[in-house]
Amino acid sequence: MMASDVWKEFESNAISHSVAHHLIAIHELMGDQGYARVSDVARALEITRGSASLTLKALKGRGLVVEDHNKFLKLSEDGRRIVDSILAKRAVVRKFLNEVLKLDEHQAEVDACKVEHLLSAQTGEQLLHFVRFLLSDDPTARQFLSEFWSKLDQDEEWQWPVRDVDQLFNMESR
Amino acid sequence: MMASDVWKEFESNAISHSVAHHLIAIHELMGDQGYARVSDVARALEITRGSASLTLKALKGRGLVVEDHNKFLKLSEDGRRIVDSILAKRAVVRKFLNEVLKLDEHQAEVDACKVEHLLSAQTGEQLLHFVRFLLSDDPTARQFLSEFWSKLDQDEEWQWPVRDVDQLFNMESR
DNA sequence: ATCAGTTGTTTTATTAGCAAAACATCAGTT
DNA sequence: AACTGATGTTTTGCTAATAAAACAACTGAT
Repeated sequence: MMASDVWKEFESNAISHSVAHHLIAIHELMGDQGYARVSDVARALEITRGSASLTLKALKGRGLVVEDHNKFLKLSEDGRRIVDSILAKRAVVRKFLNEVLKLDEHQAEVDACKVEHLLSAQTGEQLLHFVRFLLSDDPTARQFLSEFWSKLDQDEEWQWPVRDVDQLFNMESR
Repeated sequence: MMASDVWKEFESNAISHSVAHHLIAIHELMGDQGYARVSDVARALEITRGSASLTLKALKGRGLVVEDHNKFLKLSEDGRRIVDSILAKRAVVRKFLNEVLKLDEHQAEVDACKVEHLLSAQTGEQLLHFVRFLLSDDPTARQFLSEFWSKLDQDEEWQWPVRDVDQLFNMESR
């Protein structure tokens, strides 16, 4: 019934929210200004230099961040791969929430940010396939979307949160 | 560009992963055996009674859990509302991942569990509208899904993670 | 050269969430 | 009555992630 071991996989996640954003900050700083120091990361994340220093020291220890001869930070290959996978998920989720579900950009940004580092690679991949087809020129996809959006304006019987979601699907959930 | 205040909304979340599952455990225990004590919650979550005791004390303080004259726990109205909203999001996300994106049930369960308490109410609501239409009898929806699923078997050019996701959409992201 | 500002580190403290262990309470044997 | 087991709490300690403050080192201007 309730897999009691499932929920604990949350903390077993190798990449915490904080770590994800430290890595992303380095990536974006490299793109924006060509380099990234501890202070730059701290400023970007709006935390103290001391906090950033400690977290980044741990990330150097894990081999995700490497340090220049002059304290300049860089992502390792592993670090880069992690950032790529997280940013890819963020982009897909944001696009889906904003351009398909029609949530405003800020909400899409916030929710994507909360979720990006938690989704599995498979989920990210499948979601990309899905959104890619959904937003393509394919006439079936276009028709489906326009029908969905027009239905959105109607359809206001039930109110959120819903007690039994499966009841709202006309199929038996099984 | 990067809203530097967005990422901090993660921890500002009123309902942590741990709290969410303590509340859900009480809800499910009430349904399964009619009552929920500290020990039952601890057993369900596979943590020690001491840990559960402390967390549940905090939840009583926050008015989400109320205690019987004999140490029996119950969700308050607020607690019940929170559990409803979380379980509704979990159900929708799980259904989407499993029945639309065709991820295996375990992966769908795990990802839904990680994400359920983080999504905004609006996102949950819109996602429910979307999945409801997508899995309905509507011929457009059915055709769209079957086309998507048949495309899934082809389409294996690029490999995950993707550097520039927007490039994979034939529209300029804008 | 000195003084101010920036940078990086370390130390101390806090919070959330856990474990482990000690403790008290209560119920049911025997 | 005493022993056993289940229950609930408290205390102590741990880790991750933060702040705050002290400190050292370097940079640049005057």
